[in-house]
Amino acid sequence: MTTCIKCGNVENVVRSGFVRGKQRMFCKACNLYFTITPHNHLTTKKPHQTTIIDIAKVLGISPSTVSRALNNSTEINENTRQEILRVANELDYRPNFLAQSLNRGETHTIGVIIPDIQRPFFAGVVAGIQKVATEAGYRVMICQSNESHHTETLNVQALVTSRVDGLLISHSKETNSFEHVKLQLKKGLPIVHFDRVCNEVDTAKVIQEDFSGGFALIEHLISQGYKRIAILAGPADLLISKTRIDGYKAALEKHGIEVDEDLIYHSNFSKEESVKALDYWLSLPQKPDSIFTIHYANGIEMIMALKERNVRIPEEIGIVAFGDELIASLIEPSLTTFHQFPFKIGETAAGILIENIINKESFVPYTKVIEGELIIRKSSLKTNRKYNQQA
Amino acid sequence: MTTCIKCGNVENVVRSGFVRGKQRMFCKACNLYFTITPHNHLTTKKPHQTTIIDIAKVLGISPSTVSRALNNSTEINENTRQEILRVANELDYRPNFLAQSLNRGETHTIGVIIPDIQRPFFAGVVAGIQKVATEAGYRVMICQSNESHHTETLNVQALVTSRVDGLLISHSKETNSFEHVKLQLKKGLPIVHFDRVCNEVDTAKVIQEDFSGGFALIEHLISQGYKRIAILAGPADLLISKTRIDGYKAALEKHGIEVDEDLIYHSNFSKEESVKALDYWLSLPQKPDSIFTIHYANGIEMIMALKERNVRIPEEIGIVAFGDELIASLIEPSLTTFHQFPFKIGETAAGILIENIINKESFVPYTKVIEGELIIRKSSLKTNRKYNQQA
DNA sequence: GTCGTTTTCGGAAACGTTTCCGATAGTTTA
DNA sequence: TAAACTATCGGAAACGTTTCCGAAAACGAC
Repeated sequence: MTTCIKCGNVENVVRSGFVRGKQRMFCKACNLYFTITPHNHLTTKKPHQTTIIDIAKVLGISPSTVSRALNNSTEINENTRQEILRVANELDYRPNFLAQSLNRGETHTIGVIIPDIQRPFFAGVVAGIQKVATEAGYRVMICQSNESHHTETLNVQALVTSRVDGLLISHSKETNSFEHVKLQLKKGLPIVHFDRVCNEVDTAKVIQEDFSGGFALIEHLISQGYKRIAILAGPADLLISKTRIDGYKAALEKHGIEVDEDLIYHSNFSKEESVKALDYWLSLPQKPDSIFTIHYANGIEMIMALKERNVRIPEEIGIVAFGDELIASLIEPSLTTFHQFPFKIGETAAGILIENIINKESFVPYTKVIEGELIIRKSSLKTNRKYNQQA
Repeated sequence: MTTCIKCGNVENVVRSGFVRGKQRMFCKACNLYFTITPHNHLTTKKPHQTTIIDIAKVLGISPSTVSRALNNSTEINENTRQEILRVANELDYRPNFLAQSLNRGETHTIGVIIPDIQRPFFAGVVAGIQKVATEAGYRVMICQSNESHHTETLNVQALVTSRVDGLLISHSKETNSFEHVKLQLKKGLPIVHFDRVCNEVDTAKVIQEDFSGGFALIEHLISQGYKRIAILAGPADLLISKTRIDGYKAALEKHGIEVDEDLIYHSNFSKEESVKALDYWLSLPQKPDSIFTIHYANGIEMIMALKERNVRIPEEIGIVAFGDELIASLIEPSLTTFHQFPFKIGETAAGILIENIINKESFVPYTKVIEGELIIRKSSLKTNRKYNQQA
C-alpha cells in the first residue's frame, strides 16, 4: 500500500518496526529503509529575534557581508554598510550573544560569588564590580553561596558552565578546602579573590586592612583606658578572622597586656552566638571592660544586648567593631568602627580581574590592600577628649 | 619562482595582487588563484574546557551518543552510559551553556533590572528572586539602572542580547515612557513588573499595598490625634508615589480632614530634598504636626534633621514611613513603618515570571498584591496606649 | 591594453550541543 | 523461520555568528 519514497515501487515495500513511534518501512527493491511522517505541517515561522540572516535575505546579500557591516570591518562598501544598518535598525536587530560568544570563545561575562547579597558590605562590593565591569563592556553574573561550602562549589560549576571569562570570589565562612577553585585555575580560568580570600591558591587578591584595622581599634581602646578587651571572632578557619585576631593580639602585646584566651570567642556571626558570648563574658569572675567584634552587625547586637542588661556604654563596657554601616552612626550610643570601603573593594577587584582576563598569559597575581579608616564614636569614648580623631 | 599548489607548474605562476597583506598568485596553467601563507605553524592545541567531542574521541564513539548519555536519553545502553559518565567525570566535563542555549533556543536565564542593589529593599528582592530561580534551574542576571531611564533602556537591550528567557523590572524613578518594554513584549519576551510597575503595559505585576499601606499609616496618625499631616512623596510620574498619595488623601477624607497641597512635597528621595521639604514645612505659618515619608530612608533622615533642630518626636511632630528596615527599630526614637516584604516580593515575581515563561502561549497577565504590615513604634506614639498594635 | 593592485563580496568552516533521521544487529512473534 | 520489532548507535543538520579563503570587478600605471 505504501510507495517507496525513492524508487516509487509499491509491491516490495514492507513494514519494518517502529522508530520513535513512527511506522518504519523497508523497500526490498531499492534496499531502502524509511519512515512515514504524518504530514510536514505548514512551516509556521514563529516570530523571533531578527538575525543577520533575516537582514541578508531582505537585501539579497550574504550573511557574512551583514556581519562585516555590523562589526565595522573595512572590507565593505560604505553604501552597503549604510543600507544594512538601516535595515538592522528597522528590524530592531540585536546580535545573539550566545552565537557570538560561542564563536569567539569568550563571553565578556564575569562571575561573582558572594555569601549574601543582603549584607550591605557585599551589596556595595557588587555595585563597585558592576560599575567597572559595565564600563569595560563586561556583563556580571552574581551567585550567592549562602555561607555554604556546597552551594559555593555548585556556584563555581554553574558559572564555568556559563563560560564566564573570569571569577570573583569571596568565600563562605564554611569553606575550608579550595579544590573547586584550584581545579578551574588549573584549567586557565582567571580568578580574583576579595575580602574572604585564601592563601592556598595563587590568585590575585583584594583585601582590607584586617591586621592594622584590628590593631588600630584595639590601640584606640587602650588609649581610652580599657585593659580587659574581649574579641568576638569568626569561625576558626576563616582567614580574615585569624588576621583580625592577630591585629588584636599584636596591639595587646605592644602595650604589655597579656592575651587571655577566655576573652577570645569564635562565633558564626549569628545573633544568638553574640548574646551567648556576651553572657559568658559577663559571667566571668574577671569581666572584660570592652569588646571588639570583627563583624559590625555583631557590634550592633552587643549594644542592644548590653542596653537590655542595663550595662552602661561606654562607661562599664566599651564597644568597637570592624566594618561600618549607616546604622553605626545612628544607634545610641553610636558605634566606633573601622570603616572599610566595599564599593572600592569591588571596583578594584573587578579591575584586576579584567586585567587578568586581557593579559591572560603575562599576568602575575598580586595582592592589593584597600585602606580602611578608624571612625571613633561614642561607644568607646570613656574619656571625652578624642571624639572623631584617631588615637 | 613559485610552484602552483595544484598543478605544480612553476613557469605560468604570476603574482596577482595582495589579499589581506598576503601575496596572491595566479596560475595560468590551471587557472587557479591562491595565496601564500608563511607556514602552517604547528597546531598548538590549547588547553580548553573538555567538550563532548573530547569524550567521544577518547571512547571512539560519536558525539551524539555522548550527548544521549549525558541527557538521560533512553536510547542508549546502560554500560555505554556508565563508561561515558566515567570519562566525563574524569575530564571534569562541564556542558557548554552557550552551545546548549543556542541549540535549544532558551537560556534558562532571567534578567532583573533594579534601580540600585545597595538599597536593602532591592537586595532583599534579588535574594528572593535568586532563591526561586535557582530552585527552578534558572540563572539570574542583574542590572542596575541607577535610577536612569537611559541606562534602563541599555539594560533591556543588553539582556535581550544575552537572550534571557524573561525579564523582571522595577522601573527607575526617571522612567516615564515605556517603549523599550513594549517593544520586547511585542517580540514575545515574557516580562513581569514588580514594585515600581507601570500600568501602560500589559504585563503581570507584583505590587505592595501602596494604597492601603498609606491609608493605614495615616489612619494611625489620626488616631494618635495628629491633624496636619505632611507627606514627602516621590517624583510626580512615579506610580507607587501616586498610589501612596491616594491612600494618604483617602484616609484624610474619611476623617474629614481637608487636603492641603502645601503639605504635599514631591522629592527625588535624596537627603537634600528631605531637609529642604522639612525646612519649608517648618517655615509655614501653620506647621504640620506629623510627616509621612513614602520612602523609609527619608523617614530616618527626617528624624535626624528634627533632632538637630531640637524638635521633639513624637510630641511636636510625629513621623511615619513606608518601608521597614532594621535601622527603623534601632534609631531613637524608633520609627513607625509600613513593613513590606521584599524577599517575598522577589519570590513571587520570579515565580510568576517562570510560570509565564513555561506557559508562554496560554499565560494571562495578572496582578498580585503582597500584603504589608503596620509596625507602630515610638515616632508616632503621642498617646502611650497603643504601642505595637494596629490602630 | 596589459598587468599588478585594490575593493568588495560570497561560500564555507568553525564554535559545542541537541536532535532528527536513518541503519544495524539482535529479539520476539506468529 | 520469516516477518515484525526493539535497542542502540552514527551521521548530519541546525542554532547564529565570525572569519578564513578565495573570486570577481574595478582601478591604476606603464
